[in-house]
Amino acid sequence: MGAGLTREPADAATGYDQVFAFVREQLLSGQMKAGDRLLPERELATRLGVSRPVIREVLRALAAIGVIEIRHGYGSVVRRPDFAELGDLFTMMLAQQGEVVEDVMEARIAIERQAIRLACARATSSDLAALGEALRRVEETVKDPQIGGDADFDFHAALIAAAHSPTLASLHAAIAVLLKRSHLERRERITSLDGIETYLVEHHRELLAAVAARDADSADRLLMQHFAIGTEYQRRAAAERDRSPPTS
Amino acid sequence: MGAGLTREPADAATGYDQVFAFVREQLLSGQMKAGDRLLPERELATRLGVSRPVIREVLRALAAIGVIEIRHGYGSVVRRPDFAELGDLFTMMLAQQGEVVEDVMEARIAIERQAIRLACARATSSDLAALGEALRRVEETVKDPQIGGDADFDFHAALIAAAHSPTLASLHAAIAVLLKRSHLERRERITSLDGIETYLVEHHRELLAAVAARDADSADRLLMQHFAIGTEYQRRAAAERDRSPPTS
DNA sequence: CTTGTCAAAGTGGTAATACCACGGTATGAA
DNA sequence: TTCATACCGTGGTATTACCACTTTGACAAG
Repeated sequence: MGAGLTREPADAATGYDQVFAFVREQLLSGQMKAGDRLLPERELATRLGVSRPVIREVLRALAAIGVIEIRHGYGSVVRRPDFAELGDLFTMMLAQQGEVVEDVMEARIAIERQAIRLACARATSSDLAALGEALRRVEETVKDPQIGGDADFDFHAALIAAAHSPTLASLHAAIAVLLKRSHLERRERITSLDGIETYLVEHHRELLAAVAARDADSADRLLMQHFAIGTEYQRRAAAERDRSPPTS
Repeated sequence: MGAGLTREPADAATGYDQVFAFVREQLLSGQMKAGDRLLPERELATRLGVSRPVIREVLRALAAIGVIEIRHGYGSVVRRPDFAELGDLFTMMLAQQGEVVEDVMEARIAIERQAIRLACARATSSDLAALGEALRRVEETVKDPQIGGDADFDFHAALIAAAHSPTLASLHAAIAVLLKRSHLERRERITSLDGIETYLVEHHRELLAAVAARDADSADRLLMQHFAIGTEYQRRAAAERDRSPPTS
């Protein structure tokens, strides 16, 4: 069966399949929403004409995919969808496909390029305030790769939130575990470059300025530079050196 | 609990939690791998000192997250991870967040733009052959929005496969259900435009040609036109009309 | 010897009944 | 009014019995 909440049951429907379909319909049709309590097991069993263990099997399945939460003595409650719940599963599944820490950059580039274009069109003043706060945290944590990597991730998550695209946000959340690891590794890799801290902070500031100016093309260009950040910084350092002859 | 195959069980462990942890450990440690059959329910119950219904609840949960497949009369088999299994779950979770059919275009644009750049660099001859075959199917199904929409989706999936990025591929698979719906709706929307069929097929052909030519900038430009396909075609039809006076 | 058929064994699917554990609410006493 | 306790409702589990499906082995026929 698998995570088949939106899939049709087999024609020779078992009791389990019929109950699953019933609950699924309630969820998809909007009759039940986050916070609502399902009918008690005994009542569901009576109403649906099955035994209570079958109900329990369905509820366990729904709980396993994060759709409900079973509370002993209280009942089963519909949960608000949380894409971060998928993160662990996603990470594990990807990990079984071989080395993906580098490849996750491709997904990051894809999502952020589109998100920043949307952010230039859609960002609200409170989105910009959130970005400003995230920038402040990037600045104050820039010396520490671990905390700084997390702050870096948060800045980019705020960018994606400013895009107001639920689909992009959900994809980003699904790969968040891998992205955080990627942010940390990139930070560790570039931390030894002279002057990188100032460059990092200024670059994030320029990204925020482009969004505030609603300049999608500049934002995109800056973002591409951002993804090449170690390479770019070394190129600029070399250019500065060529322009300033040695003073010794 | 949620999709917590990689998460620690609660300390006050129920029978269910203990059994779940036992099976989980077998899976994560590599003792059990895809294709392996779990012990029969009755034997698991005896060995773990719980009743059979508890075992069944655990197995249902594992099946719901796609980790195993329960086969009547045969036993429960460990499954190979399959991102398409996440698709239904993803779709359901997104659907609870309001209208996402239009918004899924943003994710599509993000993924495909990055994928086609990678495809220009990485596509093998067998990727190009697969794209050619997908193009042939687009051509032969172009008159039917339903089947044509599916063929259209398959062409774009072949593009993403040619990128050889597991992360992008998995994200695409996760939103495949929504994308197929989106492809169909777009097809239905433009199906009444005169000459659209030829235009559609030619446009897909040009996309394939750009990938074969390893021309990432052209590919990206063509792709952006592709996403605006209804608008673009109407603009060209108007330009043709302005250039050719009526013959009546 | 090979192939086909059928029955038995093993495995999952379900129902019914009983009882224990937890959480929330209502009632009574201070 | 506040606190403690009892009760009720809900989930967690065990046991027993029986049905449905799949596989394997034995036997018969060619």
